[in-house]
Amino acid sequence: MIGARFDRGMKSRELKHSAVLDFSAVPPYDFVLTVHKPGGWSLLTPEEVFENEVLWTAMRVPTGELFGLKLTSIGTVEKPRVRCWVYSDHKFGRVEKANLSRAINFTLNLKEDLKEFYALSRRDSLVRALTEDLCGLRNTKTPDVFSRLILAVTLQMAPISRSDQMMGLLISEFGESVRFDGKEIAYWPSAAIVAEASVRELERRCKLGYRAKALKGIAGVVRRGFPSLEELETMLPDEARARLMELKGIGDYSADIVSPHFGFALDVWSAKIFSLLMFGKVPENPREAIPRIKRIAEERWGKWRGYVFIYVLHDLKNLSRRYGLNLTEV
DNA sequence: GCGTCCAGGTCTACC
DNA sequence: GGTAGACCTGGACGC
Repeated sequence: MIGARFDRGMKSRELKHSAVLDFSAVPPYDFVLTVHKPGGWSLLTPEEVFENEVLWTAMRVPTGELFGLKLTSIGTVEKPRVRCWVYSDHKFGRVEKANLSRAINFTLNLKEDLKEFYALSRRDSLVRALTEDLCGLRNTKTPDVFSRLILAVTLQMAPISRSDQMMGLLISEFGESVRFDGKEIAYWPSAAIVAEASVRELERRCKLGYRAKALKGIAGVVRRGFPSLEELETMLPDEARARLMELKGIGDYSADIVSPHFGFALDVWSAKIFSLLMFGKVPENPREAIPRIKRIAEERWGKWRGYVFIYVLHDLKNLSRRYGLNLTEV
């Protein structure tokens, strides 16, 4: 696991102090499907480690501090309980433990009740298939708004391999890592570090191209003060989107990626997948088809369209088999 | 090898 | 208000 990206002088800290926090969740909650999603998306950082149903990862809280996390299930899908060891370089105070507990609850989305979403399966065959395949998968969040903004910006106008390259370079060149429990976990750069870097450095060292200017600008705004994802969640969905779209470089698609309200973040790739599922064919111009597919999704699934979106993207293999489609190769 | 095209959006100038 | 064109980089493709 500890590969080349740790050999480049990345700032690394040893976290010797730990605390144990236990959580319950609203069932159904499948810990493994939630923290280690079938589509391969990470929970908090692409560098986290998942072994034998245990996840080692890192979490930056809005104060800027980075903590180590070790997570495992101590319950079942129907009686879900999660145990979390939190690691820090200092002893934990009572208030800090309470804040961390809230941040982990937010991240794992333990209290969301999906009853209405699962009820949709009675009248919607696609939702029925999805909830049969991935029962208990919960959408997750992060307390660190800047890491979501990095993800959104690097996903723009690039094949996934190129996005991975940009994200990996941002972490290795400007990120930091923490060592705890025998693991070393690298994490996204802070907004302050990116705001301090020059556009030229970001272009050259992270191959961000034209995105470098936008990311530096966004980092500056976040460093000066921007709502956390917990604060964006307390806003109405449209209000949260509008705040995000005030950031130069964050448009309709990126706002849906970042928003904790789980929008229908349709891009060219996912537009092809949903076109195949809904109409049986890929549109001639997928980009032009995006507004139409979004409209249909809102009419068909309402406020649960974000969940349909996530479930579909993590269920491509099963759906391909079920419907005789090749959704993994679009 | 080398040149060309284009991708998992966004912004801006122009009409 | 709507829309065409520019924008980094690197992989795929044709020659």
